[in-house]
Amino acid sequence: MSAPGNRGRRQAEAERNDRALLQAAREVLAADGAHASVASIAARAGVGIGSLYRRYRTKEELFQRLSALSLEHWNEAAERGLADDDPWRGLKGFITACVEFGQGSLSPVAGTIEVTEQMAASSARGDELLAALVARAHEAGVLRADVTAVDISLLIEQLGTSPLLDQLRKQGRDDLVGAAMEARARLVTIAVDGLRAVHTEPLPGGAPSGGLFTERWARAPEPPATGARGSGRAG
Amino acid sequence: MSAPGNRGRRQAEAERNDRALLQAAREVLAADGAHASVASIAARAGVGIGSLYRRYRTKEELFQRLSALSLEHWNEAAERGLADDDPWRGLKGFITACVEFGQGSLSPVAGTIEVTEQMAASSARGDELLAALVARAHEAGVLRADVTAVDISLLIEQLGTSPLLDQLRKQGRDDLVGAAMEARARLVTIAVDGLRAVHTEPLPGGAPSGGLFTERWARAPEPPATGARGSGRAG
DNA sequence: CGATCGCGGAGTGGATTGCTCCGCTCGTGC
DNA sequence: GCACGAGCGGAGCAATCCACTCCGCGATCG
Repeated sequence: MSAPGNRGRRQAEAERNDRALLQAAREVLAADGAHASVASIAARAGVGIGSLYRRYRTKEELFQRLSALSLEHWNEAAERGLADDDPWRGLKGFITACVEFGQGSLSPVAGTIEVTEQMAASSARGDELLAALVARAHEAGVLRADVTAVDISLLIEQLGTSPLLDQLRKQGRDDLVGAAMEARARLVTIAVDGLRAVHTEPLPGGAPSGGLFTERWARAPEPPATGARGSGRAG
Repeated sequence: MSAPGNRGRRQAEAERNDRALLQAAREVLAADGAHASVASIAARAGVGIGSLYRRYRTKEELFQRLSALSLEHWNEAAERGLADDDPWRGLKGFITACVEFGQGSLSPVAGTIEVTEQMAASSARGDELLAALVARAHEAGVLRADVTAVDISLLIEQLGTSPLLDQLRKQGRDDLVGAAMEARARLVTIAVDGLRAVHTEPLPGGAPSGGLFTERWARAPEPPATGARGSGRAG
């Protein structure tokens, strides 16, 4: 900031630290929920608390950044999926990417942080992209007809939240994390197979309305309309 | 204790309180993780903290009781499944029952409480029952061949942990809880459909070994053998 | 109508948390 | 080769939260 000419090794290390911080925050948040402490995040990232607080002025700011990045990742994955010629492969790739990225680990912070305009906009765009992905798959006849976009959102959130993975990481059993991720990949394949159009058994209950999951980011339970709000999607 | 003859209305109310306490503990535990406070549990159950502590001497004792009950429920559900003539319907009923009961909400306490002998025994029996359920379905040719018992355990844990449900309960939106449960029931149907034998796409990676998930209940990361230990199953 | 029992919740010491501040290390410019 | 300062890690602080104890009160039973 002060001296405008220094873009050396210092800065590169700072960026690496930032990435480590964000990844650590994702993992600790998934394991400990919204009560995750900044100390544990910094420790997991291998940086000092001071470094964390130079980059993010408050804990909430860090969580907001994390949420914004997750929403961006969602949108990028959806765009990649739409870019695929095969509607089914595109949808499946989208779901897999979101689950593996850990989309859904941010669910616990929903309702505890202020929603920025950027997040709201990103979220709205994500809804459109997912709707397009689902509509295309429906038209191609590869996705069972009674599955909605909300079902997909929920599926990603459910599979993207892995108690086993979280616990292993929390206990420091990093050697088993890879195996656990492989095991989860199996579940994703199973669940995605269940989405294919070949099934005949109808889904129970009526199709879930998007409205049910619309206000999850709102802070307080009482006010039904809080202005900017996220979608029903995970993290 | 002192007067041995009073088994009147008092006792009935006490039992109701106990049930409310256990259900509340399940919900709060699912929402807040292992850090769930006894105060919030008591509040959710609508009883005073004092009442909680007269029944359970410590927080850990309450969690142990909860774990034991979950394991029992798992076994009962598995036995009901085995009692069903149709191997497929039996397996599906078992999975559905476990998910809806909230099996998996206890995952966060794994590794934080002492494992009692009763829990260890119950857990071992649960493993046997599930293995029988899976073997029977395999023999009948209704379950895809590359699915293992560990896959089923993991599936139940994943689907039994619902961030959306937890958040709604935490925010007090009890009016939406029913809808969220219905939405999750749809996911269960989808995932279970993916388990059927008709699918041809192989599951990625090797079949997960049970050993990977065996030591989840052990308290510390270092000691590899802690004596009594649970299975890889949820809750 | 008095004795008794279970109930709810205020109170308490200790642990934890978000955040600040500061001494130190090490890359950088001369 | 040296002085400088940016960025680092983590000790420290006030506020909060936690598990658990203790006690007054109202309902129930003989």
